[in-house]
Amino acid sequence: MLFSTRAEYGVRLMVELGRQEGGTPVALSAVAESERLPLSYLEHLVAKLRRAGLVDSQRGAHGGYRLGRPADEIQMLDVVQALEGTIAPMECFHPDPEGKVSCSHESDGDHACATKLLWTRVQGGVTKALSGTTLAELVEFSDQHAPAPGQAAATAA
Amino acid sequence: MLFSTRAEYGVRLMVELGRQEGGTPVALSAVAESERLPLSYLEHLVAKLRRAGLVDSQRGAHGGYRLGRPADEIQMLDVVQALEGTIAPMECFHPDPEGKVSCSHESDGDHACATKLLWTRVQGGVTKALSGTTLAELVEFSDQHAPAPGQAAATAA
DNA sequence: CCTTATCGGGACCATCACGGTCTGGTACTT
DNA sequence: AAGTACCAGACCGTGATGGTCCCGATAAGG
Repeated sequence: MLFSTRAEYGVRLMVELGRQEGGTPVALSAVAESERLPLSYLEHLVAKLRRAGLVDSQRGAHGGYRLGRPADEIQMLDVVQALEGTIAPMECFHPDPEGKVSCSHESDGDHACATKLLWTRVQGGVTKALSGTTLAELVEFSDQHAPAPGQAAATAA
Repeated sequence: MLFSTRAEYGVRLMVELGRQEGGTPVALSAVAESERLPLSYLEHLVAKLRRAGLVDSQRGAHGGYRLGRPADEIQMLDVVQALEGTIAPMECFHPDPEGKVSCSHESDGDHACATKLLWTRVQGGVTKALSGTTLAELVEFSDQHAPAPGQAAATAA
């Protein structure tokens, strides 16, 4: 598996915040309930998002979370990286400071791993998909496919 | 991490076989030694490759493994899938028989997860990268960057 | 035939990340 | 001051991963 539930839950959280863009801050407990996710786990995830500047928090009564910037300026690559750390298709695969990837096996002295070529391409594909998708797109997608949870449909028609 | 060492080792094994294409069968122990991989672990991996028809085996003395078909007809998607199973970026994400992906959360009744759109794109990127790379490419890449392990270079001019 | 080299496959196991909980703060609003 | 909500960390059960070990089947060679 490429991503764990961290990314899944975290993205769901971001989408939820995106749907309330411009309104009052959204409490975590509200998100936990509507998405049926464990609250205490969400707290960990939202902390990562906050440290990455992707959400702003408002403490105190009637506090909650808000997007750190407009949804259409948030690439999903940022979100996923904040949640999961560096994206790498393989253990022995970490970008050095300059951005080039290096594989731990290469220092073996003999030849560069042939696999490097493959994993580089895979990583490129993933990164491209993630950076090419904005939170705004997901919010829109979500709104289209959400016929109002419990009550009658209000937005549609 | 998207892939485990299964894929890494397995691909290395395939590349090694690809470099000996046309010759006598290669014993696993030879591969294990030249790639410095645990033999008993390789045995498990090669079994998966054999069941997928990607390698042929020859038992008995002077036996070993050979590619099941020409290297340029082997997509790395086949190799990786044989080793790792179905490729999915996320736990709750499995293609149904028709090829469409479905998410376990969708049966919740309310709305389709917005994340589905994202993971679908990611998976597309990965699949495209893997199926667009052939074993022959990796073998060539490997030969270029391999200045003959211990002895002097023989293949290069 | 018997030995040896090699594949074939199952049982077994240690480690570690993952997913999740719990507890106790700390800051802010009313 | 009291309540609400964020924040940080310790803690833990489960399961996949990565790997070993052993024994059986098979084929070549002497």
